[in-house]
Amino acid sequence: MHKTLQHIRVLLGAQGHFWTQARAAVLTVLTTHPRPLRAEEIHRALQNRHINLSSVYRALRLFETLNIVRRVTLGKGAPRYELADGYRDHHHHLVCDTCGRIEDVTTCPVEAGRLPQQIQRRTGFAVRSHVLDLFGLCRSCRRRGVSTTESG
Amino acid sequence: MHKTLQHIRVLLGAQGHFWTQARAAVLTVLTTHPRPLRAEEIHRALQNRHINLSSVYRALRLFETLNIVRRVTLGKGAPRYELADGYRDHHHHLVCDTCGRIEDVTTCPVEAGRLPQQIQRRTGFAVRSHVLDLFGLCRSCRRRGVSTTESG
DNA sequence: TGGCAAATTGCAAATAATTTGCAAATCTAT
DNA sequence: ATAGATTTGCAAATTATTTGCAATTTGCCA
Ligand SMILES: [Mn+2]
Ligand SMILES: [Mn+2]
Ligand SMILES: [Zn+2]
Ligand SMILES: [Zn+2]
Repeated sequence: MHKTLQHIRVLLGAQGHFWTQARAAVLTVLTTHPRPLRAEEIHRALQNRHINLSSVYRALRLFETLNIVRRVTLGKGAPRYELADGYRDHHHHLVCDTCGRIEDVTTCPVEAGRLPQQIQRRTGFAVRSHVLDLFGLCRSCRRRGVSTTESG
Repeated sequence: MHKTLQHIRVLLGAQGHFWTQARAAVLTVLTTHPRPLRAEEIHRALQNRHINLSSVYRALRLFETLNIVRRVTLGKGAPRYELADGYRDHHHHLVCDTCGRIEDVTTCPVEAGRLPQQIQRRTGFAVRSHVLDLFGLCRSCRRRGVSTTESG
């Protein structure tokens, strides 16, 4: 079993949660695919495993609570899920307004600029995490001269 | 009429859209209330005006397309809407994991760090806008020593 | 290696959030 | 004021997610 999965398995146990077929399967899909997936997509990836969509939702909800997975809402449609910081590299997203493609960026202007400390000092708010997504035109759409009315 | 509304009214006209009761009302609520509101909340604020919830959704959808309003998805529940950059100051959010309170911050590490230019140069992706939300504990929740298992 | 109690799952039905068809009402430009 | 195009209200339809409950799985320990 993957090191990350093993780690999560122990964490679940320590919190009194079971290591089940459904949960293991969902986590495997998430560690395998490198991009944020919708509940439906995760479920589809489980085709043969005979796991109900409800269980996918339940697993995701639990993982979100335990900070193992984070919900990402980009552009249109249902939210997506991906492994949270700590189970993969801290990163942000580049979302193309035209084709919807999602790329990752690992540069983080929040940490780099020490924004959390600055905010804590100035407002008393203790920042624990953040979400940063950048919208625009990906290289191929830009080349093609595509324009868009999309929000961002 | 508010300067911003007048401006938007002209914009709509130029694009072949009508300036209607429903649209004006929704915009008024958004310019009046300084925080991101749910479709339902906007509708409720229109109590007496006899405007259907469907029309609120339709207005929001149009405004989003025209970049007049942006959708903000913070924490649990339905998405919220607020005036987009250009119709109010560029800003980001501090969301308390415990009480759900939302504060604004106007410091922007993205612009400050010239991240858009850097990304464009390195990846070819042309950044046009971004969303940054910070999660953690607001001052009062921190004082009260509240803890949380919430994701962020 | 069972065997039991507690936790979890599948399934179907319930909710929540948002969208849509269409006739009536509203709006913009004569 | 009128005509034509757009928008609205309302009810019904969709889409996304949650929930109750009996059956099944899992963790623990004799
Ligand atoms: Mn990602
Ligand atoms: Mn805001
Ligand atoms: Zn970051
Ligand atoms: Zn910014």
